[in-house]
Amino acid sequence: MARTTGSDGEKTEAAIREAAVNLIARFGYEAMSMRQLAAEVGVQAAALYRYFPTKEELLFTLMREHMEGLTEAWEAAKPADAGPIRRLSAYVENHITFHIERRHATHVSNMELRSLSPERLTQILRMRTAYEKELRAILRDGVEADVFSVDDTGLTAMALIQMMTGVIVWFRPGERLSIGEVTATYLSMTMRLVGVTSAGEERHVHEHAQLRA
Amino acid sequence: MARTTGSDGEKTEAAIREAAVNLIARFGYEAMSMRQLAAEVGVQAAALYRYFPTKEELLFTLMREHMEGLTEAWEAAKPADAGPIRRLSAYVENHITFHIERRHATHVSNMELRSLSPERLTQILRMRTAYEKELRAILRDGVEADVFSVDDTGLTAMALIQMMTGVIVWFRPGERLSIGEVTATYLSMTMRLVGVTSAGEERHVHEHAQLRA
DNA sequence: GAATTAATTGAACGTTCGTTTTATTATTGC
DNA sequence: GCAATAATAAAACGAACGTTCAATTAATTC
Repeated sequence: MARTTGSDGEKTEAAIREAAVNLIARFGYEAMSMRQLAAEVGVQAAALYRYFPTKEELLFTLMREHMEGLTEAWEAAKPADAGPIRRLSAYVENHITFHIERRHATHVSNMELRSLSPERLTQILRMRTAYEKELRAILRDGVEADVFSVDDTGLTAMALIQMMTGVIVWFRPGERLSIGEVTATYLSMTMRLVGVTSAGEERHVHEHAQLRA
Repeated sequence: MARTTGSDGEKTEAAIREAAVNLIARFGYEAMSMRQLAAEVGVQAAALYRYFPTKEELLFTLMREHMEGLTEAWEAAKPADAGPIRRLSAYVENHITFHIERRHATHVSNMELRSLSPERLTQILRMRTAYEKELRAILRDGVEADVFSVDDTGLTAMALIQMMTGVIVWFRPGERLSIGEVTATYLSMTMRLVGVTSAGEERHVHEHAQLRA
């Protein structure tokens, strides 16, 4: 029939976003049909179009907000005046924590880029590049301050990001390792990778990671 | 019409495989239509079904052969009697070289797993696990022989593989870096990551990498 | 050179897709 | 409590999808 009792635009929109993230992460954007999404929300397919004009716009919204969330999380976690080691620690910790906590959204943002129109793809990639640039800056500062030993900062940044983001492929909450343990291990791998060998600094890093765990 | 002059089953099948890898890598499995694939090959859609019974079987064939190729390449490159450092070097070098040279096929094998039926997915994952197991064994041997310093071999293996495979995301042939340069940089990052700090061993590793570049 | 086999076309099948339109009902503001 | 608006249902649209089938022609075999 028509409007149902208790229906609320805000709640419906939130339910659509959540269901869409889960369905796209599980089956893929192309494989998820609007009817399937609507059924998951408990609504007819036509109702979705009150909130998102097209399927692609829905995907884009999910991705954009995920990237905005990542950037905001980093801005909040970023140490104001700190050396390269502490800044790198904060970057690794924020990245891993954020990505584990939003595994499904990360999956969507990483896997479904090719379903975006060129303009929207550019927009998302711009946000991603800006975020990655922060890591390159940290690495560059560390190399200049002689606390990191890195051949190629650009290449190292990509390697680190792929290594860290890869966590979502195998990590399952509640299994062998906690988020804190994973973060601590990745922190020590990262520090070794960038050539931080000073025992004092390393001990500091480990303690820092364990405190947060 | 019907059979065309010069038509040849073997050539057509090879053309289908190649076109399919490229199209799936670019647009995704779900987004590629059989008609689009047929057009790329220069044939009608119905002709594809002479070679592959279903679209999914085509995808599965591409993935299985990619994994078989990776395993075979490693079996050929694997040093018979060598220490953990040389075996790890060989693994990294083989992995990166293979994945760069078959970027599109790797993309397909990594991104389209969810389009496989459960049984076929299991089959591909089994092959992948066996391949990754080799790396874990090398790491374990290195830890036991006290040449590697690694907290968690399983976690380190995953981190290394994701780091290395990530190369295909940003690497474009003919740009700033050659395959040899990339491999050499990743080799030194890998060695630092697993805690190989001995100057002698590292020099050996670098020279080895540069020779192959 | 006739018979057989291999390779392909063209048309069609039923299904599902994203999306639009129209009608209908619940809620809100005055 | 009545008008305005917000939220949804139901049905339908044309297009595209994977796949099948019968017909047709090229190549091969004997």
